[in-house]
Amino acid sequence: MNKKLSEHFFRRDCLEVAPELVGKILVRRLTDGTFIRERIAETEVYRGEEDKACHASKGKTERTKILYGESGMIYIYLCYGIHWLMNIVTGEKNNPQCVLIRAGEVHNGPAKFTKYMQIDGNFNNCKICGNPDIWIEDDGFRPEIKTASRVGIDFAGDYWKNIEWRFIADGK
DNA sequence: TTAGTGATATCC
DNA sequence: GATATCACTAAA
Repeated sequence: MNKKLSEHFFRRDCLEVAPELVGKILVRRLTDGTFIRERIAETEVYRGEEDKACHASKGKTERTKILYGESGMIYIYLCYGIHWLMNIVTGEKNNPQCVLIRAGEVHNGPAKFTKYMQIDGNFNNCKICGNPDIWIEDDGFRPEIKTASRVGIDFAGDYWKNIEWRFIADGK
């Protein structure tokens, strides 16, 4: 029996949550009652104000205050005007960190994934646990995880650019 | 390689 | 109010 991830799962350091999230199944229930399921293939960590690539590094703002809030919250960010990126807030309150869902097993690319899942700004600031329309399941599958440096954050400087906070399912 | 896109942050 | 920035994709 597949188990829905509880808030407890997310109330940990994002560096623990991110690799465990890889291989889990994101389930989305549409308004017409159909379900979309896709296994998460890639996650990325954004951790703390000292992480230059993390939105919280610029301080607490109207947009980033979600990161400072409850774990298990969904943080949707509109990137470049057209792409919705999905993050899940982890850790305790006032500890701004989150896990970015970068790719699914089928739909690679963070914005392709959210588009397929029909996730948009309406899901911002929603809980991922106890939510009837979106949740994450564990079916017991444990893929090989490999790490890599994060992408698309040249602006953050060499140190943060090269740190291996990206977790990918090692598809054989 | 570059254009497109629009919310947010930052600068007047 | 105006401009600069950005965790991307698609088209070429």
